[in-house]
Amino acid sequence: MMHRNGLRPSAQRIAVLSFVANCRTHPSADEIYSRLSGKFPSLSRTTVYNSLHALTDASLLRELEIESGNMRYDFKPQPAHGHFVCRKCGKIFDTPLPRSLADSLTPGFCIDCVEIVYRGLCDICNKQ
Amino acid sequence: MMHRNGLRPSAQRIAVLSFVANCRTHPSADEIYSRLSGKFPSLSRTTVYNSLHALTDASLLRELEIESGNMRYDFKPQPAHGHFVCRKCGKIFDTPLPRSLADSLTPGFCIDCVEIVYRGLCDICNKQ
DNA sequence: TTAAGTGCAAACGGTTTGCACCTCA
DNA sequence: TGAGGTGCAAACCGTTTGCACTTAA
Repeated sequence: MMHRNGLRPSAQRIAVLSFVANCRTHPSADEIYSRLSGKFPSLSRTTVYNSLHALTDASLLRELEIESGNMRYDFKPQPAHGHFVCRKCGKIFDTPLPRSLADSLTPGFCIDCVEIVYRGLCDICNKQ
Repeated sequence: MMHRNGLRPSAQRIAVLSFVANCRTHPSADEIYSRLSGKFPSLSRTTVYNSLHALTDASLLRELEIESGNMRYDFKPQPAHGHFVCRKCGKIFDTPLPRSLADSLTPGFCIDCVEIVYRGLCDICNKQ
């Protein structure tokens, strides 16, 4: 998968990619670093950032600018989706995208991607 | 306007609010600071941040988490709208919101607000 | 054997905090 | 006159950079 994108699949990169792909919390660089430094005691934050950048450039990850000053990462090959951020528990949920998002855009503009973020209370926090 | 929200309308706060309200570029704290320090030579970044927080708490401004590590500000009393970020010139354009954005959300969730960001090329950059 | 990847340490930059001074109601 | 506002300086923290070491094709 990485070879196809011109990336050398080092153990660290594989770990970063599979962690983001398998964890549904849209982790930050620091969360990834904390969780992986058990497996790689010598792991450095620099390597996590290097890997995240390389994987993002290779279109295997997507950067989510959901929280200012704390980038979060998403597994890109998944179908396009929006995000719901719970203001109480802070969890980030995937949501389906509403249809015809581009309908209301000015003609002449070229859309690369659409980011949609809902903020509010998740079902559990809403009940409490 | 500020009195109604329990804010003392100091000259600096008035300047920050009216600058954000009148300039259509969704400025960052630093842009606001640079543009206003002509009028207020003694203005400090701290005061700009203080004002932005107070005005945000008073629901007169809204924080836009569009660019990681560089918060941008929007005049809140305007009707809800999305944002289009041009990847070439970096300008941020207001866009109308598509209808029925909440349709596809899981039942039980409570939506405070929806943020929608388009990224791509604006009409001018698209022509070049 | 050499281009690419790793990781330490230091720098960077937007933001926050501590604190002393100022200023209106 | 006292609660609230201003602004300097330093701290904070996520991220980037410089550089020497390591590793795999």
